Amino acid sequence: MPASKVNRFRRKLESLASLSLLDGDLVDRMLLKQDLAPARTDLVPQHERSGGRLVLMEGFACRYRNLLGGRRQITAYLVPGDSYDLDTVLESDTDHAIMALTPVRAVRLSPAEVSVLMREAPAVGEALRRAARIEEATLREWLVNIGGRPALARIAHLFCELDWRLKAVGLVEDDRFEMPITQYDLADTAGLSSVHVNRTLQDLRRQGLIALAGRSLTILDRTTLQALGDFQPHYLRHRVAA
Amino acid sequence: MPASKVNRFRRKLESLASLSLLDGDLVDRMLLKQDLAPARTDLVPQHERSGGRLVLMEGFACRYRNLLGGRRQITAYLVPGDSYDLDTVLESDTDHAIMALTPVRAVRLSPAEVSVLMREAPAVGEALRRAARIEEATLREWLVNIGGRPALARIAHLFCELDWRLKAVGLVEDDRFEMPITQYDLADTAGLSSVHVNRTLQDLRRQGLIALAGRSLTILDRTTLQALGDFQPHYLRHRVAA
DNA sequence: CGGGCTGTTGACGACTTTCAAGATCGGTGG
DNA sequence: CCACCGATCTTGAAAGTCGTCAACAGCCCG
Repeated sequence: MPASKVNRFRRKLESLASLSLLDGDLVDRMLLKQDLAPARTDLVPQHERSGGRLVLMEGFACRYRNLLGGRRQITAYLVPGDSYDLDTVLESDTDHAIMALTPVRAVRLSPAEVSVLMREAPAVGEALRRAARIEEATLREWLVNIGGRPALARIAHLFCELDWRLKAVGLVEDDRFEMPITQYDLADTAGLSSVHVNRTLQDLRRQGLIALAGRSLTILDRTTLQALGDFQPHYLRHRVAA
Repeated sequence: MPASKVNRFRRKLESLASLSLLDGDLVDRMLLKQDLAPARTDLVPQHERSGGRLVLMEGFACRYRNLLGGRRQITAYLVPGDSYDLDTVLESDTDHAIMALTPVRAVRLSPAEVSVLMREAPAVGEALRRAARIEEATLREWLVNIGGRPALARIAHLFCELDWRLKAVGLVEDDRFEMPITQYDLADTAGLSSVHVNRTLQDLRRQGLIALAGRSLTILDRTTLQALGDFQPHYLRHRVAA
């Protein structure tokens, strides 16, 4: 099995709780029917009533919300291995949509499938609850980032987080990873204009902290970048105990 | 029993799930030992390991985080009836602190007490889980607010939210409520400078949308204020069914 | 080859911050 | 009861960050 075919969702769960082989197999079997979706399409539309449970296998997506004046605010990224709405027992009542930022491969699950999974593999349930807490901590971190830091630090922080998260699912090689997020999307993430994002990126490059060519981001000076973004990865804590 | 002595926590839970009389009594009994704390003190310090479960009975508090350059970002308000960390089964590992914004009266609970409560009164557990989801939605809303809206709309949105939440616990009379939050705190909430908050408040007053005298805020034109802040209270949804 | 999306750049202006100084308010001690 | 003090609020001026507008370049894909 080529490395690119590794089940990153399983891998992520394993970093959050101890899955037995049987648990892992169950997870694998749950993810057989994978759908493709092109970039820029909504995977889960706003106001979806009964939830749009999905697991992202390949590609990037985001959770966002439209607001007055044509602006849009992205509130979370989904990277390979991330899931959406999987731990929600209650009705979800989304006031946000999920959009593919790149072409994606994803699995849609029914509430029934999810409850089977949680019942048959309690460790998976535990992992998902932990993942939910990490997501919440990340949300808080984004609020702090956007509310309290200037543009340069915001982008730096964002890149540090992506680096960390992608590393956790094996998508970073030699301090380099695919970062297929347009400057417009970064702008909507960081609460900046795309023009200012562009200039901020140039600044990071000029300082020798990153190299950004096409969709490939290389972190040249992680120490300085983390200091600049006041990045402390604690909130992304994975596995607490073995 | 004077109205001011109403148990606002119980009242909030009842708006989130159907509590039996016994459930309610159990809640009441759990809240006998109330502590007082002066304004500007940390109720839960940063890096508290095993959680600082508490229920706020009187006064305002906030969840915040310090950041570089002496700035501080507030990520949530706690108003009477709100609780903190009550639904956390896992270790909490806080990366933020809770501070009293005013003198407060609060109840501290041990993990044991919480689990007794959840076991003896499952409806309380359900209410707390709903409360947690509302908190998360609120957090997302704040991110959207701060990331995507100009100062005037940010403050307007914030006031609309406070109005809504305080109304739910009976702290709004004649479109007026106590708003004992300093302009410095508002600044740290909205990601603005205190000077700019001051000017923004004057703008809201000049437009006849609010009256703010001392610590008392009156909403003069709710319709316009909500439109200005693009406020849609859906995320604060209380009781879904009776 | 052409068109659309993305990235880049310049000029200008707006929103917001910083600095600094006063005014006001509420509580405390005399 | 009054004076005083710190905290909070208010105001002005100057500077800076960031946004808008507009145009152009580069790239990918059909």
